Amino acid sequence: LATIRDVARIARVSIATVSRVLNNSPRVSEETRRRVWAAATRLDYWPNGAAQSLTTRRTHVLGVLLPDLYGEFFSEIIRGIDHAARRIGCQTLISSSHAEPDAVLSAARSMRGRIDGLIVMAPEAAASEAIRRIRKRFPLVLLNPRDDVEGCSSISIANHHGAYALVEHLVELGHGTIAMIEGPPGNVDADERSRGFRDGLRDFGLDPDAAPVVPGDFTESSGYRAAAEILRRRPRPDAVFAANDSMAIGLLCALRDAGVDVPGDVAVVGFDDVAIARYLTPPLTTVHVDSYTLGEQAVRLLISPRPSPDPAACRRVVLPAPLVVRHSCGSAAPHLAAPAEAVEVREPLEAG
Amino acid sequence: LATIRDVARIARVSIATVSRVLNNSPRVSEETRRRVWAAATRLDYWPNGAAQSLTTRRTHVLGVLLPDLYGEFFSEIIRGIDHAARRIGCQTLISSSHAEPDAVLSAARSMRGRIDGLIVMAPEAAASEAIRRIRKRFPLVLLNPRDDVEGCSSISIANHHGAYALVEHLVELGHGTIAMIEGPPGNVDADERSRGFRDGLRDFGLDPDAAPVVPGDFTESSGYRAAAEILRRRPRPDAVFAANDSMAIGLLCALRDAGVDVPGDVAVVGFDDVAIARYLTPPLTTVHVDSYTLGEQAVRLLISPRPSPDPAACRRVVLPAPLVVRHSCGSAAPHLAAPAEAVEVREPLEAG
DNA sequence: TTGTATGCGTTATCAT
DNA sequence: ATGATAACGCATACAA
Repeated sequence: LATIRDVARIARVSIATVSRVLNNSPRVSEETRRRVWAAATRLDYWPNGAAQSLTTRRTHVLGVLLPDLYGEFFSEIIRGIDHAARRIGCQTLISSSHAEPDAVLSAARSMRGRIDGLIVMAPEAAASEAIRRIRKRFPLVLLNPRDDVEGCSSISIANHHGAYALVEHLVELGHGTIAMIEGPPGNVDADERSRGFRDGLRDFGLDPDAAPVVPGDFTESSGYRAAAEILRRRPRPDAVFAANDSMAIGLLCALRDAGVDVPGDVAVVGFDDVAIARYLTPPLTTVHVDSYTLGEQAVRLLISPRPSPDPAACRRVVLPAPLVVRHSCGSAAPHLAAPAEAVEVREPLEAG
Repeated sequence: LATIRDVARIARVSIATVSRVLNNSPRVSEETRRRVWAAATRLDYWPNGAAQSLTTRRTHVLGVLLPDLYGEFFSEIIRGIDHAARRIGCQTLISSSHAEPDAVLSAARSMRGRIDGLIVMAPEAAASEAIRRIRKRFPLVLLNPRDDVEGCSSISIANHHGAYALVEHLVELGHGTIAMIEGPPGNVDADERSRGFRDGLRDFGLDPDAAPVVPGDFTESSGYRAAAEILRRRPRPDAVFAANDSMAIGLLCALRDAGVDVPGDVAVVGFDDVAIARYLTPPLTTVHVDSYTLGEQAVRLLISPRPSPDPAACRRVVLPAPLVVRHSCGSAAPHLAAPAEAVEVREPLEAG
């Protein structure tokens, strides 16, 4: 309830002096400094942040716009952002459920005057116009963008590399018929992982067009449902790449229910390395996505000066997505004794 | 870059009229309304939120102060808060890593003028003075508070009930030597769960002081380490209550490494019902904590009018924490065939 | 229906 | 070293 004016009155100085004391200006005598502090303490004075940012044009708040908050991926991003923000004395203003470009835009709009910079994940393809308008207002970093936007820094996951490495791993283990459960079409991560899958098959001597590909939507249940379709295909796939761990989990359940042994009868790999992955039976071979670092580095990009004065200048960072080999391909010693064939490593089939 | 003044100039009206149009005031002619909208659109005008809240004293932002952001518990709380906030047209200002009362206070202080209300989890016992000072500034809801604060609404988890129900369940299954791995002393949840454990033992005819209690800190590794101590105790415990699922997971790993069968040789129960719980081997019997609802209801409390004009008036909500029976006690058909003794139900030992 | 003028709570630019 | 005062960008009571 107390304003700077009240403090000034009690300390019998001007509001300018109060402001100086509170902002540690050196041009204040010890005596008045003491009086002001005493008054501020007595009144339990808390400065009004809105008023401060109106004059200083700084808010010490970083904005975050996400399509969703569900699951480790998003929550770890936020944790990474918040930690990095805290390190530079900032708080984090969040708004989620923004998939469509219009929703992203209006959320960003309502952040005008309340943030010093914005971190946005806008999965839709048509978002680049919205992005451009946002970018005029404040510093902007894109998370996992579909397309690069001129003058806009971005940070993303090496989806293509990860999927490619997964295929390489499976081929090295001797698998020749690798199925894939895809993510929702149009989703950036899903599309990139599919692309990496196809490129991997091609480079390692397999025919991408012949690969059994079944649709999915990143949910556990879609992975469960995909199993029936996969088991129906001939030749029967000897490995399945699920575009994310959730679907891999659903798949594992379905295979167990169907009496199909993993990795004995079929190998399974996922993508994301969620916390559950190592506790599954068998522990899931997957690709690690470090979403904490994704958020942390997004903040770093946001506050780092542009690489050059050129308005189109920006930085684009791609976070590595390393392969995590566990037991669901039989490539390492499984928790329980595995069938001999599963750990057997045949001659790698290298293309060319 | 454009302000309301620019829009007024282009539309050849006063800033008051622009403000009226933008806020849908009815007292504006269609013609000027059209002109103003055209000007605003042409300039791509975005109102400054700080300036708006300075005059209206509303920010459309809800603040959240948490000790940490790690794990499903916190991330689901945030998701619940954000969803509820969005429903009432608010965004969410987050700041974490605030355990000590002083840190909580200074974070709240820097939110002055930027939020319409605050949701705080302040686990420390000495926080009530800080809470009281915060409460003078804005509407406040406490998450899982240690002590009630006069005039301050709160929402918490039924920790005591949950732990009590867990003991009841174990006793009904015939377990007579129930060990506990405690959480970090001083932590509200940990303490309440310990209290429920002891009260349960007492009410069901067991001696709380004779129960093997080993320390832990809610981490997986502390659960792992606790196993050795538990196995050393005589009489050997036939059930273990880990104060949270993370420690239960560590314990399960350690028991597996030691060749101890769960639930054959010893039953294990946890608390929280994290997502992993149902995927463990064996699936973990635990208590469900609905942290999404915790956050969602916190917002509801925040915006709901006080029950009475009395300054001490407030609401206190306790969210139920229902028992989730899986297979780690042998009380339901385990995934793999279980030893007969594990599913055997002896005569319940009722006190009195 | 529209414009003028004041205030919101600060910081910052002048003076003194 | 301190004080008066003008911004900051907007909403609104009041006047016209």
